Amino acid sequence: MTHNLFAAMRDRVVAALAVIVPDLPPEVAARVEVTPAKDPAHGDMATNAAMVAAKPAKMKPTEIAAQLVAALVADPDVAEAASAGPGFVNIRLKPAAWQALLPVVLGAAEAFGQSDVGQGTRVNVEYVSANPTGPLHIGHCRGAVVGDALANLMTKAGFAVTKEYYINDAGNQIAALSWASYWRYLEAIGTGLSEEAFGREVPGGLQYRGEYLIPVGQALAAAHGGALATADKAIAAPEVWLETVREMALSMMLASIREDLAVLGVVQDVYSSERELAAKGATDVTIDLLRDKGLIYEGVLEPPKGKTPEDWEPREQTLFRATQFGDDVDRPLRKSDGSATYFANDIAYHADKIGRGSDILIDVLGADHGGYVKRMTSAVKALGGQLDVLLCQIVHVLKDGQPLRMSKRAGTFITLRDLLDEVGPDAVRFTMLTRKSDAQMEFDINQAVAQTRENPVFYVQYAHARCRSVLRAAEEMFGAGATDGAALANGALESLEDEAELALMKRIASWPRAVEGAALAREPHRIAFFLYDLASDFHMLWNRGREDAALRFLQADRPGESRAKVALVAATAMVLRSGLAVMGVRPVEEMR
RNA sequence: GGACCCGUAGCUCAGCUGGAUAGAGCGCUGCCCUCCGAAGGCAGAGGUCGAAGGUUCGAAUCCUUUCGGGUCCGCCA
Repeated sequence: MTHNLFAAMRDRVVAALAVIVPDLPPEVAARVEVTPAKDPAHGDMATNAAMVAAKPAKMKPTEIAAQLVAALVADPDVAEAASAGPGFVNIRLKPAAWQALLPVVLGAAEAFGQSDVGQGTRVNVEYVSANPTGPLHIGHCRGAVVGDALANLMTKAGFAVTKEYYINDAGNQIAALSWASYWRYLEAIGTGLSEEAFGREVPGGLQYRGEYLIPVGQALAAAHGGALATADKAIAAPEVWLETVREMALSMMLASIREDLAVLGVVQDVYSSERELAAKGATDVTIDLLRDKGLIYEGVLEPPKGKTPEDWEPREQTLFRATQFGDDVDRPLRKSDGSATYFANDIAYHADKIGRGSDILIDVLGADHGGYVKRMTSAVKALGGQLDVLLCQIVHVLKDGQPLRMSKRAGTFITLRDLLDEVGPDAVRFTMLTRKSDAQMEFDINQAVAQTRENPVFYVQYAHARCRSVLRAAEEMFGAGATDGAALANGALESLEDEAELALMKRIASWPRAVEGAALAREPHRIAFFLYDLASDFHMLWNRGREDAALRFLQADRPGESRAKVALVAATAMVLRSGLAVMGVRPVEEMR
């Protein structure tokens, strides 16, 4: 018994088709699909096989369909098959075929829905990768959730997934962080210097004025006393303090980021440091590698069209032939002073990921990195790898109907922690996954905490809680062990034949299909919608029991029927749980 | 000037890689608790899928053009 009834039926359809059209090309057979019927009136499943095969077979679709129907009605699982429309074949399974899935679900438990479409392909999903210069904010949150769920999803679909975070701990912004932290240090040891006076001494001016660096200054003061300043507590030469301050600031920022992520339920496998990579000379090695492929040249770029910067002047730089791989212009790898660009370092980083053994690289980035996608995919292609980029569009946060605007400069941005404190990690994660990632979304705080159907988090959790409630009641009514998977799996199930019960079983049966489809499309949000539909089927059945006593899950005088219904409830709870697990949302046992 | 993303019910959004009569929630109109949690369910109204061409047995989905909204655009990371 397979876990995926749709895949099983597809195999049978293809086999039948091969008899009807003996020399069917494999690429045509590959296009055959068996999908859930959109309209239950059509049946349970539909296949496009006849239409796909018509042209190569030089037959009419309806003719092939008629022969397919003849072959399929002989299948013991098939109740009826019929040709329809331009050449669809609709299939209705016997209730027994759906019922037989329940023992499989209960036996497989969380493993139900797992797939091997990934074939162990090694995938590296990189997400969050926020600069360690301050706390995570709303903008990072969506990428964190989407990346994490995608990684879980692909794992379930049979990919070998590594979750990774790239730490941008080199470059100008870290110098700026160090200066800002140094200011908080001077503040902590008590100096007469004003912020303005200090700012004048900082190359490029003082940035990162947020209060979150105060603890860094205090920690430095506690660890080093006045040793990082001059005798009169003024600014010392950078050689005296820069490295010490930088290390403290970086480690504290990173620790706080990881702490926030942990609250969100995100724990990554690998944290890669840009600085460590640069220290190994990885960038030079990578540039040489590209040069050997003839993809590097010294040249001068055209000024950007539209708005030309005032101080534009043509300069010769080391350029990568990104245009050969679909990018719009060639991209600089070295600045005119010979130092490496961020892009060059990032290529080296992606080369490193490939070198560590990844067949597919996936970067989950924010919408503001849109302009970066082509050049990076080009570079990875040049290195012989594959990079897919998921761009997460902007999230607008609403509270009480009003947009919460964030201003980084004023230090009034909404931190991830603020959001988590307000709505909790489960609602944050679920809600962030209720939109496809390349569409902008509104995050309505009031809706995310609402205890009504308009809140999908609640609705799905409620379905699970109701399942658990029934299972608890079943143990009370029929004794401990009444809800054991093995006991349920061995019972008779043919009493499950009401439309609402069948609808629920069919939804459960399509879970493996949903996992595969979502994983291959890299669309974790589909899991949220699947669970919503599953919850809806369950709530419907629950309410049917109010009108029709025969549909109540627990009936003391009918233990056999009750056991079958409990098996269905247990299977529903199981799929809800494993779907929530993919999303990183904890199921609840009861609502309160 | 260019690149990328999005235009689907009054509002917020799905639409399973091209399939049949385009779906859900909110809002609106009516129903359903002596009964496993009504924090739920059922029914109704509401659409030229931004627009125009094209591709084919078949388009919300793919291509071209166009109009709106968003993001971004030399050696910043």
